[in-house]
Amino acid sequence: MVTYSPEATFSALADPTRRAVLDLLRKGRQPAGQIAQAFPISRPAISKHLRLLRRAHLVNEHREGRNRFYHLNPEPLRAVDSWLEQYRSFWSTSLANLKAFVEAEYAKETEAATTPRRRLHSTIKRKRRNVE
Amino acid sequence: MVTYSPEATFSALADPTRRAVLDLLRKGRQPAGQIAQAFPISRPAISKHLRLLRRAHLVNEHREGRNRFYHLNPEPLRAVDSWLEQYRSFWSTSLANLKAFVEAEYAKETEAATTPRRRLHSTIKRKRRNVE
DNA sequence: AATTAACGTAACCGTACAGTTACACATTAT
DNA sequence: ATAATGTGTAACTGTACGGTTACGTTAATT
Repeated sequence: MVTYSPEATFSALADPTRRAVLDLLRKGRQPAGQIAQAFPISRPAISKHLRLLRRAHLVNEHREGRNRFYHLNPEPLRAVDSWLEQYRSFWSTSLANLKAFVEAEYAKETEAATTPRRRLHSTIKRKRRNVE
Repeated sequence: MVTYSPEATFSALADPTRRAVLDLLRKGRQPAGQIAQAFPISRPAISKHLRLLRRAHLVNEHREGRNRFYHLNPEPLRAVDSWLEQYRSFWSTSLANLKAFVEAEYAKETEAATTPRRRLHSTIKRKRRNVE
């Protein structure tokens, strides 16, 4: 089982052309050339977009003669979907009130904790980038 | 009602630090300084991340004395969720077979259409960037 | 064998971003 | 009034894109 980097997935999805390519591939596989024809930009530009989509595993390539067919791989999107899960409660209206309540409670807490703040900045400032 | 650009949303989400900030804010609002303390990078760096998150409307800022509290705005995420809707059928296992079938059918179709391809490239190459 | 078709890649540009340090500014504490 | 705190912004650097044109490679035609 492969694991998908949200990093690659989200930045691949950030470009409107690439999202449009995915939209196109929803209808089925397409050779690179046909994909390019659907857009007003040059073919090499599309080629580069396809490379990013490949890198993010959002599409797979499969060669057939001199054609390169691209097809959608929905797995990274499924991963996005499950990442989103943590946030669903924030827009399910039934839980909106609970959320507001919790937020208010937490706000009091943090404000109380803010006043006598003591944590040494230097000890916290470690090497770099442990996030993710 | 505001409309959220998927462009801004996805590229904001592409950075792991920013996703971690959102994670933090799920527990409730936080002043910028406290957010910064949770990360090994400099405070101005966080400040810039917050600016991008603001630009994407993923967070709101609200001032209180010299503090700037940030809180989560889930709306753009909801928009992502509904964008994802189009792709859900691709990973709902019950529909996987249907999908495979449709894809295969479509493949035959496009292959048939590929052989006698005639569309003039130049007429298709319009001005620029009408996508999205 | 020589062309043509369908691609990808290289080299080059401009722009945006992730990080840094130095600085500016407003609010609170002395 | 002065100093300290909480934040944002400016300027600068390196890196990754998005686009272009030119070129290379492999497969199908003629």
